[in-house]
Amino acid sequence: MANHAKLQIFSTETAKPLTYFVSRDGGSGEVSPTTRNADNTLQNPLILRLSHPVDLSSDDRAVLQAITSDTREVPRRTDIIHEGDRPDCVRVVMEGIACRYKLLRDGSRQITAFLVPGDLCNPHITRLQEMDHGIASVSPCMIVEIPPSTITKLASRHPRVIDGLVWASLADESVMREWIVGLGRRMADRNMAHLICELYTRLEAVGLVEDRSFHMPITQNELSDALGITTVHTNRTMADLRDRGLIAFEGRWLRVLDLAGLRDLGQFNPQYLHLRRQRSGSDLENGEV
Amino acid sequence: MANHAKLQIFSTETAKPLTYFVSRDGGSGEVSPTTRNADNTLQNPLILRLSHPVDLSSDDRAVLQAITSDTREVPRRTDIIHEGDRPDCVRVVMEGIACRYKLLRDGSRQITAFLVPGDLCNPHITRLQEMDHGIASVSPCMIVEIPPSTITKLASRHPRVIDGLVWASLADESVMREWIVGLGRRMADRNMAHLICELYTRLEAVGLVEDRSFHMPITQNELSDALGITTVHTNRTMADLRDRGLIAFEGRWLRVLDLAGLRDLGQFNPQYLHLRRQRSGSDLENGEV
DNA sequence: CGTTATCTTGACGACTATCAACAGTCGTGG
DNA sequence: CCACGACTGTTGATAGTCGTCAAGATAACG
Repeated sequence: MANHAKLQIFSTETAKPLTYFVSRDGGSGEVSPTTRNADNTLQNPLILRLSHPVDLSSDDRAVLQAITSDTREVPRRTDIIHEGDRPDCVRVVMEGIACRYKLLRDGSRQITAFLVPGDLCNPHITRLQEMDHGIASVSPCMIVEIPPSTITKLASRHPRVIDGLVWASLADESVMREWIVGLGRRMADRNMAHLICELYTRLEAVGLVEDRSFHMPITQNELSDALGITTVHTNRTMADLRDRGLIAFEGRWLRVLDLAGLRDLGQFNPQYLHLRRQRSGSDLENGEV
Repeated sequence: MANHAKLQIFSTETAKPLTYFVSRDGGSGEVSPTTRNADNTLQNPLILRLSHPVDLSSDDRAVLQAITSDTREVPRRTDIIHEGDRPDCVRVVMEGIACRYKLLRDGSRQITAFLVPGDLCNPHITRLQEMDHGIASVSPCMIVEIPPSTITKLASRHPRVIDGLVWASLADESVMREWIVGLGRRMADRNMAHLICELYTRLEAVGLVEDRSFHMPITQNELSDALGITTVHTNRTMADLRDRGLIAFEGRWLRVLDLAGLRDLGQFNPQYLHLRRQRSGSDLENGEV
């Protein structure tokens, strides 16, 4: 916990060729991490994400599709937003996995959140303030940058989209609280089970779980920095989950063999993710949220 | 970390007479925890809090003073908002200390945040959704309840107040991230030092630190549930901080004897609290944020 | 003045860290 | 095509932080 000597600083220097979309890991090898519609067009993860909390009109969807069409590649392990930056655009992860992180003076790192497709890096559109943490890609990512002016237009013409964004922001906060609970009160195996359940559920919500397995580019080293343990302990804990028959790895794909068992171990209740819209009786009567 | 058998469930049954304002702890005994102006009128912590990020006009202040005048007493250790509630008002802590918490199935509890005067319990005014965690008083508290209609009016007539509330919400998020870092990567003594620095700085921002000491109603049991350790370890760690000459207790007041040393141990950098408005060169030129 | 909550201390054990070494995979370059 | 180096995953031995259990001391409260 104290001195993590070898630190892997994220650097834009370490750019590597983008091989992420080339299936190279046996198993579900042919499947691209990005979900496709029946007609083989790409599913838009932001639309999928926002469709859970709010009812998007076809117009809302069209606008979101247009806004997110201009994606930019970010190589693996590259800062998307540096700590101290004051970003002038709202950034959305469209493909790949990223993370929020903070570095400590002793060189250790703590990841405070994982970002999956459909997640916003800096959702606080009203105040583009200085970042108190960094955001970096874990796998190669596709991201879009939305200028504040576009958000302003959305606010007047597509209020439900804004509603969805606010809702997503609340969900992110809830996830942070759950991480606090996990780091404070769950043993390593339980917390790892919980984190896997979280990723599973969030990825499923944007159509990235197929046949109970999902692409898992997060290394044990990165997992350690998220779970607050060492890589050695991460390795042993993960071997434990495998030995118990809860999960299995097929190349870089993680398959959940026993979802009920994994949820039970992690005491995972998906409610905190706020994926579904809450409706009280009166809401249903009014028809409008 | 595993089985915390004895759990102290917050219950409204345990209501006790409000003796908080009766000074009963030697030392700075005569001082009420609430700061007073020179003319002995009460300082409004919400106004103090919001004054840091934004420039409030005297009109803004007057409105805030009016809105927060109707306070309600909450006894010690009483739920202010239950998990699962869908509160119909925004609640603000005006006096005392409260906490956000989650209970685990095994009976253990994790506190995810402390609320000090000027903090909002449920700042997400646009969406009054179901609470995914509980909020309870730690000490007796005075709180106000602001109906959504009032917030709506504020939005049109006092935009800077809303700006301040949003800013405060961002600061709360940042605090959560720092707790994740602390629970994941800081040893107990460092994390305790960090938490004390956090409370010190936040209380100072609303005028509740006098002569390097502040009212500390949080018990070691509650501290344990915040730091993710046992009460036994909390006790020993706290004794350690005392023995090192960093802090001292005078009744229920915590005096910081060596602020520099405490900050160094906890590697505390107050920047993440976003107490001060950030100004770039252009901001200063424009004069308007 | 007794009862309860809170704080304190000691002994022991469990979980996790640290240190070290090695195996497997992958991309690169000869 | 193979060798090399870098990264990632794996395993063993040992040490340290922290948890558990138990008991007592102190202080608050009716």
